Amino acid sequence: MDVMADQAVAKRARGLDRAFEILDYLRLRREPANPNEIASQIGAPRSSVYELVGLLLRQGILEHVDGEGRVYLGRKLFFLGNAYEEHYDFTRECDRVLEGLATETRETAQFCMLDGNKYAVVRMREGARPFRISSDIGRPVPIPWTASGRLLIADMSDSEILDFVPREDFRLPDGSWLDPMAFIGEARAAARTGVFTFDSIVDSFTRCFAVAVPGMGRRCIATVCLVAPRDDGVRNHDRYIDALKAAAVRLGSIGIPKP
Amino acid sequence: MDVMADQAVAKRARGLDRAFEILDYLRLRREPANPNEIASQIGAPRSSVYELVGLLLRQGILEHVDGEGRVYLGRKLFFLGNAYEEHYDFTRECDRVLEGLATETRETAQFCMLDGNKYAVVRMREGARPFRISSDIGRPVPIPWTASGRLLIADMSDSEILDFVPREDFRLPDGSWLDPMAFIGEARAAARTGVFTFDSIVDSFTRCFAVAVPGMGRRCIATVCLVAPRDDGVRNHDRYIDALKAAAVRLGSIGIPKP
DNA sequence: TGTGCATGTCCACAATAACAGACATCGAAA
DNA sequence: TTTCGATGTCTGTTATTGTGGACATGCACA
Repeated sequence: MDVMADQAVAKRARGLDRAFEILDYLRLRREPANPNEIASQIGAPRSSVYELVGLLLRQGILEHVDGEGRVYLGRKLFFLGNAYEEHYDFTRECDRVLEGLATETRETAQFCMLDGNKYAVVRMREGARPFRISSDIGRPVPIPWTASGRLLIADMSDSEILDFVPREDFRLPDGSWLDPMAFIGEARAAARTGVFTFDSIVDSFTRCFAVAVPGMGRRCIATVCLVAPRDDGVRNHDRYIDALKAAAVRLGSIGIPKP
Repeated sequence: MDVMADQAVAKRARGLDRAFEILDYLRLRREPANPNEIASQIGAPRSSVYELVGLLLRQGILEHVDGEGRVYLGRKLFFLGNAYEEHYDFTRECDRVLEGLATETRETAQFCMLDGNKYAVVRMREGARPFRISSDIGRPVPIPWTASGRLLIADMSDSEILDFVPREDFRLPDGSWLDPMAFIGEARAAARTGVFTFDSIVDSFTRCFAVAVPGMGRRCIATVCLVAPRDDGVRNHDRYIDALKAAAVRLGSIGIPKP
């Protein structure tokens, strides 16, 4: 019985969801933390977090790392991830393809997919340069910030895209606002050719080349990308695109799980 | 109000525990399954499993794999496992060491640890033979069945060991019964030298060599092993042990997470 | 010595999640 | 055709659990 019925009434979170919030927090933090800190960072009740951390420790999903208190992702996650990797063993072929791309172009090659409603690098091979360019594996990045992002949402309708991509992800790292319809326009154009290239909007010195990897009856379930210094990128545009297209063909024929 | 108070009264399982039961079931099965089948195999109520599978799908922890119904481990597990691997990046050095062992001895080299109260191969490098010997990564095996098992429980007291190792794990694959005290005796002897060698009891043609990797103030947090055909094993015993000891020294100096 | 903050434990209670079981399909076998 | 099993959905009920908050430390600093 509440006067403000539509107000969010401090809903109780489900244990499972909280648990995976904890895991994701640790994953993104990439460093151990104690339950107290986890609770305050993810905005969850301390008592809940203490209980859940206890359960996850018992399961081997988390591990004590310190003398005391601090916990981090546990070995069982490693085993589970391993089983995933083995089942969809596209990773082997994928690494071979990236290896070929990286040696051929001397640029950093990446294999990217969606992770929920974000973009993430799944596999990477750094280029053969004195100063190498690289990204974190698995770190979620707003879709509109990336070249691949234009391709990965190719099969959605306009309204699906607008529902799928969080509103705030159209705010670019430099603070400027990317009009969602402009983004969709770029995505539509990219979908036609299966290629998208631009000067990266997450920094000021790289140029990104993304090519769609089709599969499972969809136009783009993943992308292969090159990340190059801008001048090299401009100079070698055609060569890079050709290399990526060949790589995408190779990757398109192996079994990649659908996003 | 129950007449039989000490009887297990069909306890309701916790969602989190059920969820990880599901994940482990899929991991060990190493193949997709539909919720119905999962429920019957792990002995859980169908309605619960359907709900949990739904939640895990939303989290990206499970993925639909089929046209319909069947699910398997999802990409998020891959990312989580990746973060674990990166944090404890002993895997890199570990692989190098195993590579060295495998080329030097031409036998299959393994890096093993405890997974809960079981033994599991964490990394492996197959030997350079026409017929290679290998194991599944991450598959839990009863501790008493393995050479490494003798070493991995080195720091426990007798009663801790008896509590830790499930009673039924002393039943060997050939049906014979390994006396727990005999096992402990072997373990104590092995702990003194840090070495254990025997003709494998899980098959009839291999000989196993295990050497303890100490760390974190404990005598054995992991093992390095060679799995060889019996005749080769006998012939090269000393050479293999020496190689393993050198490998263990290298591994002991890198940061390995405690079990 | 007192004050404040960070850490961890414990408890009681409402909210709700796990469960049993009914129901609805669908395809294959009889 | 009926029957059966396998699959998935939807309830209502009740045992459980997530939560707020009290309590207990211990440490740093004034």
